[in-house]
Amino acid sequence: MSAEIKSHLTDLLTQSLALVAPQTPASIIALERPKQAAHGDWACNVAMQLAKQLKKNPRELAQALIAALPASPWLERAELAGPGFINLRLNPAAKLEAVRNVLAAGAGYGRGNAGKRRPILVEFVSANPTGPLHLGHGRQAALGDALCALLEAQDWKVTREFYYNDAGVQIDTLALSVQSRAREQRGEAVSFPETGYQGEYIREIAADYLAGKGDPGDLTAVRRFSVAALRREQDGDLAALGVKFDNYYLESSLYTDGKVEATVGALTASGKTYEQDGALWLRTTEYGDDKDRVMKKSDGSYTYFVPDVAYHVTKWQRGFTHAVNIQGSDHHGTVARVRAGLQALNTVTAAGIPLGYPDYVIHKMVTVMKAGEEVKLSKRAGSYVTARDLIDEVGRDAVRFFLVSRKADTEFVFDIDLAKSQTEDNPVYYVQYAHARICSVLAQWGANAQTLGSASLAALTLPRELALAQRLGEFPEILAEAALAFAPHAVAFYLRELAGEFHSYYNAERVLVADEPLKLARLALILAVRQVLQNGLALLGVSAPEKM
RNA sequence: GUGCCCGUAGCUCAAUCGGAUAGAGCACCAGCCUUCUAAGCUGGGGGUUGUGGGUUCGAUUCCCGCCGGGCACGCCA
Repeated sequence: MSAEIKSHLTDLLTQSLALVAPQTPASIIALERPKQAAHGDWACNVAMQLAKQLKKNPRELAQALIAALPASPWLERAELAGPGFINLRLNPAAKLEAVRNVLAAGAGYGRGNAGKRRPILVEFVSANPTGPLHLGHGRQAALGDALCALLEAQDWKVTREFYYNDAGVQIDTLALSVQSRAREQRGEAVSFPETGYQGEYIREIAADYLAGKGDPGDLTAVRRFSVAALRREQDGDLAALGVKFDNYYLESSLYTDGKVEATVGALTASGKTYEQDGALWLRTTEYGDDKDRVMKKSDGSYTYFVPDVAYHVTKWQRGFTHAVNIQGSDHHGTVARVRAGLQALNTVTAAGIPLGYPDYVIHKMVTVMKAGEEVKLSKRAGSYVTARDLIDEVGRDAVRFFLVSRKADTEFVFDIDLAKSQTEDNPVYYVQYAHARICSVLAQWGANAQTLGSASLAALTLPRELALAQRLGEFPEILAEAALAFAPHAVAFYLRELAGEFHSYYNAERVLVADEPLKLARLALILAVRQVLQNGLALLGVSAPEKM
């Protein structure tokens, strides 16, 4: 495995360092993949790192380290370069190791064990049940689900959770909006609530309610019906995206279970609260927030902040010593508050919740462009691009791949016209096409692909073949780093590159050649490429079609 | 005004805990299908990484100032 080769090279350098500079800890040795092929397969900058403290010339130091390197079956040569880099070049056998490993591990290739079977809770989407999911939610769903898959591949025990805000004022607004539309449809003269939701879907819910012989005067019934309808709607949106949650946590349950009361009690006992203007405040500024927060309003009700803290306490109490929240940047203000609330609780409950708990992935908004103009995502105004609309237009694979292929903290411009009119230019097809091409070649060969696992790879000598093999070897590192950084976009970029190298190879060389050993070796290589494409696409929730 | 985030090719975006000559795609230009899928390939032009300093062998990356954009600054969620 590539990881084995990397640790092997590290080991060689460690031995060399022990001879050249015995006092130096080996932990300083770091290997990286150079951007340029001319700089070898791996590069080490240890000589430059040590030059100052050893008071030696970095190039001389590097030369000494190279001279002291033990012999190795994988290493072709080591050379001094630039200001003091040690560039390591692998022999073909070392590069082809990856192909063997991919075929041996199959769908499990790329997995790591950083999670060590520990539980982690990932909360995402958590949309209010007051409308269908829009593209911002779509981005969060694609991001969150891919992140969960990545964490699972690193051996974390992942729970996907959706926090359901079913207890707030927005639900009242929803009920009043639907009630008003229902009365309107009955021919009554009513004034629509000023802050009500304007969307067409409100009218539809009202019509459905009336069709079911519902009484517009019964606000409780209207509310129950509306929430249920929108929950079904959101479930449908998520299903269309292919995202499934393990658990829905209801905000209302925090009240009925007494957890909100308990949290307020504990926070009061912590001595971090005070009363002012008839309200109860928490000194969140003691924990890095920029102003203190009201917990209990002067009318006796709680602010949303309290159930939010209570909810996160349950995460910890449920055994999730690791938790990640995926949120839009419009809610980034809650980060300091929630963490502050948890830290204040620590002082009385001795729960020992760590300072940075929970982790956050903050993503920026999705700007939607249509006909060269920005479409505002406003529920109230009613102009509304839903996740479902987009899936219907460009397909689930494209939507998911596209939404996950950018860093979370960059703003996302989704041009609907571009996505509609130029679906062929979407990168997802490029990657899927590589997969389909490989399937086609294997089908024409016709024999059992299982046998390729033991094929000799010695015939693979072209630079393109070795580069492709080496690219396969990077996959486990890409996944490990992407999981660690909560950055699924790295997987999308990797797949784009792998597919690109495959397409070039496919165009330049023929796989089904007369030379039998060469044919089998090339088949083994492309079979391994197909496996990695499959594994990568699966992580992103994108299909790997056999035909296109 | 204060806090957080972002600023990289015409456009959309990358850049491995500070690494070597900052990379892809789209668009544009010129080529490649009697041969395994042309949703593909090959080649080309495109940059003072917003800006000014600092840190050091070395900065897109770290620190400070400024400019521009987004978001948040409720006893709303």
